[in-house]
Amino acid sequence: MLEYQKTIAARLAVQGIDAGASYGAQAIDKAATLLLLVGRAGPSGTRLSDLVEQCSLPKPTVRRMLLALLRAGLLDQDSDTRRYYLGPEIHVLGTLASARFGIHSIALRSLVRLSQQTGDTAFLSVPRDVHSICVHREEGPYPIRVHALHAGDRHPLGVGAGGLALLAALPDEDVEEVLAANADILADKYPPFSPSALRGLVQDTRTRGYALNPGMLLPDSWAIGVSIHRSDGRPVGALSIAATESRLYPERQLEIASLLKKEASWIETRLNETDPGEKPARVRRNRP
Amino acid sequence: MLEYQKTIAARLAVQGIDAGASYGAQAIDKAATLLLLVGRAGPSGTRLSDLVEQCSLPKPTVRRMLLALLRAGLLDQDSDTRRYYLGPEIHVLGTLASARFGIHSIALRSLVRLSQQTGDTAFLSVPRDVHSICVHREEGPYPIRVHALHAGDRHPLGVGAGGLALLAALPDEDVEEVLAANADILADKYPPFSPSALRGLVQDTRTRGYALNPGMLLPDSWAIGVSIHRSDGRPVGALSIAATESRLYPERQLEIASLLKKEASWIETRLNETDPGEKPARVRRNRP
DNA sequence: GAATCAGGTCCATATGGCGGACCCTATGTT
DNA sequence: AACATAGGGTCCGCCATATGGACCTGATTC
Repeated sequence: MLEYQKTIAARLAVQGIDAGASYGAQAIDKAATLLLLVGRAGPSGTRLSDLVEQCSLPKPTVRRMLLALLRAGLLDQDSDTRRYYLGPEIHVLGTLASARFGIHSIALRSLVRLSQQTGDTAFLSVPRDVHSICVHREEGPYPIRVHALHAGDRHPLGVGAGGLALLAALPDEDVEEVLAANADILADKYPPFSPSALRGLVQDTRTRGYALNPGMLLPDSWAIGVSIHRSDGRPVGALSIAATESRLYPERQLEIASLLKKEASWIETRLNETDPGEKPARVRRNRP
Repeated sequence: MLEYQKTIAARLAVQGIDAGASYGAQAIDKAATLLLLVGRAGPSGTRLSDLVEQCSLPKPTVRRMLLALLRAGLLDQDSDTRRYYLGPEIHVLGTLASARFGIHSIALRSLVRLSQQTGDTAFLSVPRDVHSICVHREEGPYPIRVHALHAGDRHPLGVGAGGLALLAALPDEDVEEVLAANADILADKYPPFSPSALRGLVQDTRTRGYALNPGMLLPDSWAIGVSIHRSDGRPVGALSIAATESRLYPERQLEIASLLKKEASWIETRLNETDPGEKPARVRRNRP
C-alpha cells in the first residue's frame, strides 16, 4: 500500500469515514470517498482545494475524478463559484434506492409532527456500518436552536442521542464489535466516549427506555432519541429531538420520549406494510 | 476508442442511456453506467450476467466494478440469490442531494392525494439531460391498473404524458436540441415519435394546457401530464395520471388536468419557499 | 506590482486494470 | 450416473491508463 493511501485511510478514519481495504477498481474507492465528502459538505458545496485536503490525494487526481463524476451527473459544479455539489443523478438513484431503504419518505411526516409539537428540532439518523448518519433535520418553531448536528454528519454509533439509541438497540455482541471497530476514532476524536463509558450509556438507555445525550458533545446541547425497528427486530433508524438543558428537564423528557416512541411505532407499521419482502424465489447456498 | 467502448455507447444509447465521451478516470464512467443499470432494474435487483449483457463489458471487469461498488456501500448484494441492488450509501447520498433537488419529498404528498382522488395511478417524472425519468409511482385504489411505466424507467423527453409535458415546457430552441440529440433513439426504438410528430404533440400540449398520451406506447394505456416549474421558469418535474381509454373521456380529462395543475402549483409554492437560493457569495468569471 | 492563493492542465513514467481462459456448483437431460 | 448447460466467480501476464510533480493563469491582498 502506498503512503498516500495510508494517509487517506487514516484521515477518513479520523473523520468517521472508513475507506476500507481496496483490491481492484481503486478509482471507485476514491470516487466514493469524494462523493461522501461532497455529500457531507451539505447544500453549500465544497471547493476543490477542500476536497484535496480532506482526502489527501494529489490535486490532478481529485480533479480527474471530479470531472468523471460531473460527466456522469453524480456531481454538479456551479460555473460561477466553481463549487461542487451532489448531482441530479445521485438524487434519482437515491430516490430509486428508497424503494429498499424507504424509511426517509415515511419518517418525514413524523419529523414534521415532532418538531411542531415540541417546538424543538427533530432528527432522523440511520445506521451505516459502525456509524450513524443524520439524514434529515426538521427545525421547530422555538427560537433558540441547537445546531450541533447537520444533515450528512457522521458519528460513531453511540455518540449523540440518535446514535446511542441505535447502538443500544443492538445485541451485546454487536455492540462490542462496534466499539472495537470505532476504538481508535473514539479515543482520538471523542474523548468522553470511552468504550466503558459507552457500555454504561447503553445500559442506561435500555433501562430508561430512551437515549439521553446531556450535552456530551457540545455543552448545553442536549437530546433525546429512540430507535426504529424493522419487523425482524433490526434497528433501521432513530428519531431524536435536540434542545437546551433548560428545555429538557425530567418531566419534559418523559413527555418527549413518549412522543418519539409513538412516532417510531407509527413509522414501524408503515414500514412493514410497504415492505412486502419482495425477493426473487431462487435460493443458493454455496458460499466459499 | 476501443471497440467494446463503442459498443457500450451504442447499446446504452439504444436504451436511452448515453455514456458520454470519456477522457480520464474511465472506471467511473463504467461504474456510473452500472449504477444506472442496477437502479433501472428496480427493487427486484439484477444478476451479474444481465449487467454483463446490458453494458457489453467483459465479465471480470463488471465483477471488479461491482465489488468496488459493494465495498463503497453504493450497491448491495443478496448473499442467497447473488442479485445486486442499490445500496444504503446511495440512499443516504440521495437523501442529502434532495436538499438541492428536493422535488420528490414534497411531491410525494401530491401523488398520494392525486391517486386517492382519481383512483388511478399517479407518477412523478423528472428531466435529466434529454430524457425523462420516472422517479415515483403511486398506485390508486381502482382495480384496473396500467403498468406501462415503472419507477426508474427512462424515455426520451416527449415520450409519454410526463415526458411530453416536460418537453412542451421548454423553449423552442431547446425542444429542437432535444429532438436532435434523441433522433437516433427515437427512430430506432420509438417509431411513432418522429421529430415532426413530436413537434405536433408539443404544439397540441401547449394549446390544450396539458399533455395527453392516447396509448401511443401501449394500446389503451392513456395518460395525462402537467409540468412543474421552478421560480425561474425551468421545468423540474412532471405529474401524470395513467388509466385506460374508457376512464379518460374528454370531460374527465379536464377534471384530472385541473387536479394535476392544482397539485403542480401547490408543489411550486413549496419548492420556492424551501429554496432560499443559498449560494456562496464569491463570484468568478474566468472560464476558458 | 510583488506575493499569495485557488482552479485547472501537461506529459513521461510505471502501476493497476484488462479480459481470455479457466474453475466450481446447481440444475436439467439422456 | 454420466453428460450438458448456464450462471457466478477468479487468475495472471501484458500494456493501456492513471499518476502526480511541475507548471500556467487569473484573482485578491498588501
